[in-house]
Amino acid sequence: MAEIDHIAIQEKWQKRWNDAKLFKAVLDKSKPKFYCLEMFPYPSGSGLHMGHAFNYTIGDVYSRFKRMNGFNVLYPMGYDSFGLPAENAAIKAKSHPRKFTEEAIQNFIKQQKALGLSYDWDRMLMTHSEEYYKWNQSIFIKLFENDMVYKKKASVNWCQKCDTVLANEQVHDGCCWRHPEDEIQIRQLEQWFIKTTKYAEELLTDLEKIDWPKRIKIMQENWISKSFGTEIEFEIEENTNFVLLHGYNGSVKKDFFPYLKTELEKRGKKVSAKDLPNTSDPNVAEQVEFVLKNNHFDENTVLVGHSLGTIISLKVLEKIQKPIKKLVLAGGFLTPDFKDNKKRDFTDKFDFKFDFEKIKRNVNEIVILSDKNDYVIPLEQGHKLKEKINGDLIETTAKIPHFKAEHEPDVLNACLKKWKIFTTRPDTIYGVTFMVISAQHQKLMSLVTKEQKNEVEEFLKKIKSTSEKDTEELEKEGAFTGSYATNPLTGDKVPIYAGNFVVADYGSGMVMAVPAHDQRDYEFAKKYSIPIKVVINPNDNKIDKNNLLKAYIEDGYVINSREFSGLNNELAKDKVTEYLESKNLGKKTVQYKLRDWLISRQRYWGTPIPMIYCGKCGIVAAKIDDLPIKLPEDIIFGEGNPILSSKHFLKTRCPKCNSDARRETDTMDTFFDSSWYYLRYTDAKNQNEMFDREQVDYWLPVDQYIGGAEHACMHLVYARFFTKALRDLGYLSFDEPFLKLFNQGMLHGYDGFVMSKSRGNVVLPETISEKYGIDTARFFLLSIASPDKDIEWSDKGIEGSYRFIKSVFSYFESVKIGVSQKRTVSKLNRTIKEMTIDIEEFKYNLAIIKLRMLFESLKSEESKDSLEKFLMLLHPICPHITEELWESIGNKTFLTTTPWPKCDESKIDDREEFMEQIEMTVKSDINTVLSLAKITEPKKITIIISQEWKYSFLSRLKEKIDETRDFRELMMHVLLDETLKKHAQNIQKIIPNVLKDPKKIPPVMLDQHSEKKTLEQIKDVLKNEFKTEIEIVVAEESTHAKAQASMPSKPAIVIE
RNA sequence: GCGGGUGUGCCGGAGCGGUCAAACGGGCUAGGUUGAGGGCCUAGUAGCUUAGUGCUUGCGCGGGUUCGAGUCCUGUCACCCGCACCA
Repeated sequence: MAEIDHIAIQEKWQKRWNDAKLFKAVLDKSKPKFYCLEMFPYPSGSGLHMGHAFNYTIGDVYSRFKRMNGFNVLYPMGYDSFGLPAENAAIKAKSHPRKFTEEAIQNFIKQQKALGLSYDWDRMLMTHSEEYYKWNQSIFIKLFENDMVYKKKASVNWCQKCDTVLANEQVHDGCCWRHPEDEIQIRQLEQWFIKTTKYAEELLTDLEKIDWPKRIKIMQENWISKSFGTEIEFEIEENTNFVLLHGYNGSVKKDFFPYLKTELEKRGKKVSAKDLPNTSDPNVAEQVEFVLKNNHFDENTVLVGHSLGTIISLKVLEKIQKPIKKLVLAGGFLTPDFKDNKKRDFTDKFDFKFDFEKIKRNVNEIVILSDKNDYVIPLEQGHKLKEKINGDLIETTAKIPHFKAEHEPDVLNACLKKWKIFTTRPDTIYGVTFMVISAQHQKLMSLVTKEQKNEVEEFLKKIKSTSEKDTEELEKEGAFTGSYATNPLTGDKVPIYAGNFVVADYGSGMVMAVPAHDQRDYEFAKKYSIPIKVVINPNDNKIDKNNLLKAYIEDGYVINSREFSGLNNELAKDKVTEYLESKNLGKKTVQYKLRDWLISRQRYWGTPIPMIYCGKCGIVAAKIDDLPIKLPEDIIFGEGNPILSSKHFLKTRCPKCNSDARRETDTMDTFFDSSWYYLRYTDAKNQNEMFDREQVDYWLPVDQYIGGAEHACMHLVYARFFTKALRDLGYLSFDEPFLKLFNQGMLHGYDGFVMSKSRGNVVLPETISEKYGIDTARFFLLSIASPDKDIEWSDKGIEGSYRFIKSVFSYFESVKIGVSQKRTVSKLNRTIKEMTIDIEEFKYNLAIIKLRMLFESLKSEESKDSLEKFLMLLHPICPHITEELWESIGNKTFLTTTPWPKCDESKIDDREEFMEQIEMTVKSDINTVLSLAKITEPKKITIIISQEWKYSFLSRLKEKIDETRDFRELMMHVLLDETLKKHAQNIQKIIPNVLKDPKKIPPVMLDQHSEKKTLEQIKDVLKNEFKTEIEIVVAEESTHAKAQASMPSKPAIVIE
């Protein structure tokens, strides 16, 4: 047989496909569309190896299959080309990441094209191109404008190797996902976040809508992790003194001041409330001076201003030297235009310019109260204030507006320190004996008293030095903060500890600790000798309340809990919550583990975040018209963020007021780029828009997404979030981007490890392609196992596949085109039917097995139709050689564009195929006997068959059932039948079931009425084969000696 | 600890509750073909048995459901993956 010139065949067909633009996807509403997408690769410098080939082959087979099935297929490829490796390589080589990236991409494209992948290359995109990242910036601004982006100081994850912060999703096991050996550090930094949490609920519930592998769904579910519970407000005891400032024309003897003063004093607070001078004709300077002179301001001071008092208090804060504890603004305003648009006569007397930066510096905490019903000061003023001084805004609805009501619990609450905690066990609230705040909490220090400062700081130092990684074995540790909280139901004061086992950004970062009923709290309480109070009793009463050995976390009934005592604890959860709600002390709530997405990165090779810092206007988004904000080229790689080294990038003008301003220098997490690339493919060349709506509406959502499972909680969450956010911004009209997801396995090298350049166990497609042809490699990779499993490369294995490919070739060289036998046609149609399902379900390995079996049964003469259908079936897997063979049997068209064969059920003939099976068995048996007896020229062959041969008794029973459905008559038949007789007892039990549902009996070979008849039919074949006389005899039960012990299951053969 | 998955020959892997478990591939052994090797072809590859068309065992282990279980249920063990102090 002539050698196959694989390279020539591959190049020939790749060129022809390309010239004919067979894979170009065009919007065509007359056809059903199919969007098949692979996760686009990061173009690493080391190029493609067999592992990549495996991944892409999975999608290519699917796309080709779908195309042949009449779908208008979109199958694109692009490159996730921003990212750290290129930047690091550039630093090493003192070059530019662009150079590395673009070379790598060119290399990728060349290699991918050589694999014969049927991509529509016209849609190729690269995320590092300005044309692409311009839209990243545009989306970012849209999100910002819609309150989906914010900047905040937080405890963030820092990877030293990456030299940047990371999102929560990108930290695995306390380490960076790219550097599993490198522990991340916690740093307090101000960073950009995207409000993914806004969609937490939808991200969770919509998992139902999509057909994804179960484990991926579960991983996302765990990641979002919803839990139901109760939010309860605990008041924090503080050593505070209050200064109250009243409003215009007011007095501290009026309105809510007397109430507030009494309530505060009731709680042991010092309250200084002195009437401001000249309140009907105020003078700011005079009043400020008065306040400063008559009151003492220190770190324990809470300044409360009402109405006009808010202005005075802001002015006071501009003047003082040391920061105070807290500022409460009850009905504050910033500009003199009021709700009814009437200027008050006093407003001219005020200077409405504030030094907000200084104010912020001089106070640790700001609370702004705004009254929705206020006719004096509208809500917008509250919001404006909030924006300027970055305080917490509380919207209230008082019975009488403008905080004049006698009783103003909201103002009192704002003055006091309250902490809402989240618990899933409100039923144990009577067992709270202490509180624990996270050691990483931003506001921890505000709870620490002077006396405890040293101890807490010691503790913080200690836990910083312990490893993040093995938190599980970490002993629960903490330090007393010096502060106390009041249990809202019992009124008990309990100590607040800082603890290492509380997560800062889940719930409120503080927990109520019930040592009797929570293991962690229990361990902590034991260590620090904190009392343990049992409030849940097991139903069997088996609990030693004085000597708990561990926390009792099971269900039971409530004790020691006043009116709730005696309730089942599940019921108590509801009752306690209801009670708290009625007292305005808490409410039912849900919590998610999902955090907002931290997207700032302090690195160069990414999309610049399009924000601008203006001294006057604050943080401002760049103008859409100014996009793209290009990455500067005049940069020096070295210490820190390279963008800072650019001379002109930093300086800009404020888009609002045109004064000098500074650009944001952080770039975006590259997961931002990959969160919407599947949309861009639909219209990848569009210069004016992110994409054309009609294109996206036609192609999306992605019908089949293919990629690795490592992105379960990263890319796949972000992309789902993006889809929902863009939908709500009006860009999309669907909820989920990827309807179906397939996780491919990984290819391992000879050494059993995942194939990778760095491990040095790669097999290159080029090498294999030259020797065996890329089709052989595809065939082999897909035949090993189901493509969702990890597989191992084997040189021997590909030899086996090559044998098949070669024999297909040589078969086509010698086959006579004529007529196909009935049984071949039957087998062909069966294969079509089964393979169609197998490929549809990604069971490529099974499809290949069936194809091999079909090939085995092909005869030296077959019809052109049969041969063509065989090629069609093989085509998605081995596209090049099948095209070649397709041409060789006289076709001028492309096999690629030929419709997938349809199964003709009527041609499937179980009996015909079964006969073949018998024929083969009998032939093989005869051959065995011949060789054992060393007979070369048999004179006569006698085949002795038993009654039972090839019968299951059920099949026989089915025959009888077809004759009669009467139980008694049936049993008569059974007893008269040699075969069934033995099973009579069983049959007696089965019959009722079978009569109910005859399907219980498998349909297989039911029509094998008589083995004799069957064998008679193949007698001629055997005669021909062995060139001798054939006799078929049915054995008498009694004469068949061996059969008496047990019935033979195969025919006996006697040769003379 | 929690959640998910997987356990079938020498290996990768098939096996709708019912044909004859181990298809198909790889490996290995023997024979044939060939100057040798390779390639190709044929047969064998759980145990017992002189041999068989015979017998026994057999789908991680133990129970159960069923006339019938590799397949369904349950418990258990082992391995793999994911999450991990989330109150």
